[in-house]
Amino acid sequence: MSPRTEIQNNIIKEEKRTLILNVALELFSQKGYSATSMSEIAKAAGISKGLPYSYFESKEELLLSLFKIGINQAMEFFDLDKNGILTADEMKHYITEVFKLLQANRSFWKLYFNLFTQPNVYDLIKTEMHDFTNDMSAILIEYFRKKGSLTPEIDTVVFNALMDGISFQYIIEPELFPLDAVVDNVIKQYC
Amino acid sequence: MSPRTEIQNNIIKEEKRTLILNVALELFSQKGYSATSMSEIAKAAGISKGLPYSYFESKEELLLSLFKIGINQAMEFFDLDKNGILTADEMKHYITEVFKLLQANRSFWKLYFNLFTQPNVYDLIKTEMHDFTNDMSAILIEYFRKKGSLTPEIDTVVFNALMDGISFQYIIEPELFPLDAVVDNVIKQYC
Amino acid sequence: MSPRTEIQNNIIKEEKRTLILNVALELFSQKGYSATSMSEIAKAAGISKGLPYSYFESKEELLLSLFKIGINQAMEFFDLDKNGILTADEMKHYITEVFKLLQANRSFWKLYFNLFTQPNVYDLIKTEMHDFTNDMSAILIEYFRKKGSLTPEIDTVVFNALMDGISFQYIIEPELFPLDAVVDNVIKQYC
Amino acid sequence: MSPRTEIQNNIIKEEKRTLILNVALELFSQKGYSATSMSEIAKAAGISKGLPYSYFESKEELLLSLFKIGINQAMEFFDLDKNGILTADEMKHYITEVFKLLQANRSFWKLYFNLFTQPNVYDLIKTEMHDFTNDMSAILIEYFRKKGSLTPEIDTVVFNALMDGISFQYIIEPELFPLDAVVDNVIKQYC
DNA sequence: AATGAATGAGGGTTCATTCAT
DNA sequence: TATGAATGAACCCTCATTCAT
Repeated sequence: MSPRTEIQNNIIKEEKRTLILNVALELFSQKGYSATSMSEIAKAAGISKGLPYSYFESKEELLLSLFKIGINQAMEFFDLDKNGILTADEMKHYITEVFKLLQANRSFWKLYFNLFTQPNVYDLIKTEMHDFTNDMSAILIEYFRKKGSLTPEIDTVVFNALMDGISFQYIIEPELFPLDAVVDNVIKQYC
Repeated sequence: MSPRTEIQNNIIKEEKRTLILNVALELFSQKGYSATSMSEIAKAAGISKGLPYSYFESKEELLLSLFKIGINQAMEFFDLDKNGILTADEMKHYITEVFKLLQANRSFWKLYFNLFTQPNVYDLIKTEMHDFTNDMSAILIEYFRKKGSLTPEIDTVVFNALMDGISFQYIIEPELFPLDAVVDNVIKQYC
Repeated sequence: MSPRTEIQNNIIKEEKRTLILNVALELFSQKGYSATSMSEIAKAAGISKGLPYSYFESKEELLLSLFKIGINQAMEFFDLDKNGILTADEMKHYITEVFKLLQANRSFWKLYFNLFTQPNVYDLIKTEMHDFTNDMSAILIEYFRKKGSLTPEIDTVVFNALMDGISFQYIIEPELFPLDAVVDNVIKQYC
Repeated sequence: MSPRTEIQNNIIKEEKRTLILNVALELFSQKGYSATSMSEIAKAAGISKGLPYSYFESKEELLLSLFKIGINQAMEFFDLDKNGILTADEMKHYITEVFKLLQANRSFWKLYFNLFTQPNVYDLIKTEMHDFTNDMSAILIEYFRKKGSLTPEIDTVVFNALMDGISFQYIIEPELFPLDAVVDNVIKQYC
């Protein structure tokens, strides 16, 4: 008779939100962001066409939420103690964990690479992304400088490119890519 | 009616086809495949909305044609049927040329990275791609072995990932990426 | 359980109903009927989205309720069951009061003009409206006849049209319309 | 075999444009702008849902086109020789013709009054409308000043209100409204 | 009586594609 | 071959309305 309590509603909302995010991630990564319609997501989630809009303002916002979640997961492992300084151990930890994540969350990283190559979509995440990379780069530059590099900025760019390249190739063909051995190699080279 | 006319017609047809392909490549890479309409392509090419359908069955076929052409061009460029052995100088030359090509043909490579992240498209060239990369990898493995590497296969994978990663990041934001410095760094590291 | 509770309940119900009507009138007149959503009304009234449907069957019924209430109020205000004769002073008083009402109740009159232009809505109160205007016209005709007009019916129609036109223009852009000066002018002309 | 000539296309386009305008005017005036969907218009016109968008950029633009056409029709009769000065004869002509137009083009004027009372829709035509009324008012003010009025601005406002009021009442119930007699009365009063 | 999560029809708009010319 | 008017499915999104609680 009485309405649901706020707690009940919050549980329902959280579950639905998660459901929508999961389904959207799966479809976006399988078919690409543009080629996936909101209706498809709703259908695959077993909910009505309109419901996703109770949880996300727009398709764009849904994408951005997904993106932030994924990126934050990866960033958690970077500079573990968040003191702005990277030790060799923290670096090793980061590299190890990022690639664990890559394996555990292939869908997201597939989407990640897909987004970057769609100009109109990339614009949506550009700002978000720059914030992340700027913070990260500053710390990495310092890391390479301390290790005695004369060109820490370039080393940072190269390191990032390598991480991206490995991720990319793994994502394209996970079965054929010798990820573990490659990761070991990277750790040896950089830590 | 006369044979010459037919030949001329074929030339004209070939020119139109090329025109459409070029314009499409430019727009697809600039705005993304989904965000580019067939009408836009026609308009930019100065032809009618219906004409592209005389040359390509659908938008998707146009895209695939572009992809195949681009991949073939790239493979021809890296013609490996020489002597199968890479010297340090040849390696340097290779790295230099890859990135020259990247800069000269940004449009294609942008599209290329986009298509790689779309499973259904990648499947279409998977086999050819494997043949190509296998040939290339064989030569690189030999190169690293000669340089004294104990894990030449892994070094090859890492090298390829790095090349891909650099290309990827450059393509995403060409203005911000210090390509020349990075290339120098790679050459120093690998040659 | 006790009778008092029921009475109190009725009072509460009546208050809620009135609240919804007031909020709806305000929003409908501010933003237009179509552009106002039921959710907005509920939110502005501080109640849940579903509650208005306990009081009104549909958005349209809510609109019609508003319209009928407003028209009845206006008709009561212009209660003509007095002596049926208008003096110049009474005329002046009437004109003054009409425009006072217009200013005091802009929301309603805006909506009123809107509804008049929607055939299906106007049909709902056509009959009552005719009764009302006929009564009023009779008195005005007598007024103009006494003032010596040879076409008192036409004068009445023109007078009514003028009153309507002024109201209309004032409602459309209240800030720009010089209502007071116009009213003075009308009084001078007609009293 | 060969494509239609430009002339043929222009004829087709002009006919379709007119068709869409006519159907839209009819439906907008019958049901109101907001309550009429583009699909309805297309269906009533016997064309596909998408075609109106080849002729008008949006529903708004369609409305504006309609509005401009209607207003321009009326303005043609105002200040016949377009010299910025109104004679008594021109005034008479204007009044007569405007009301002829009102009768001939009831749909438009119904829409006209409907638009004014929908805030979000009125915004679309506000600018357009101000341009018209400003020009007209300037000329009318001069007209009343010449006739010896001490308050030509107010007279102009009152005149406009009267014209609007008459139009409004006629539009609401054309059968009952004694338009001809009223027009005579107005002419006598103002010319 | 009251809540708000959920539905799904329908809105404006776009665009790949067709086809009469 | 070439044109562009026309189609209609599909897209993103809104919102009146329902109903379990």
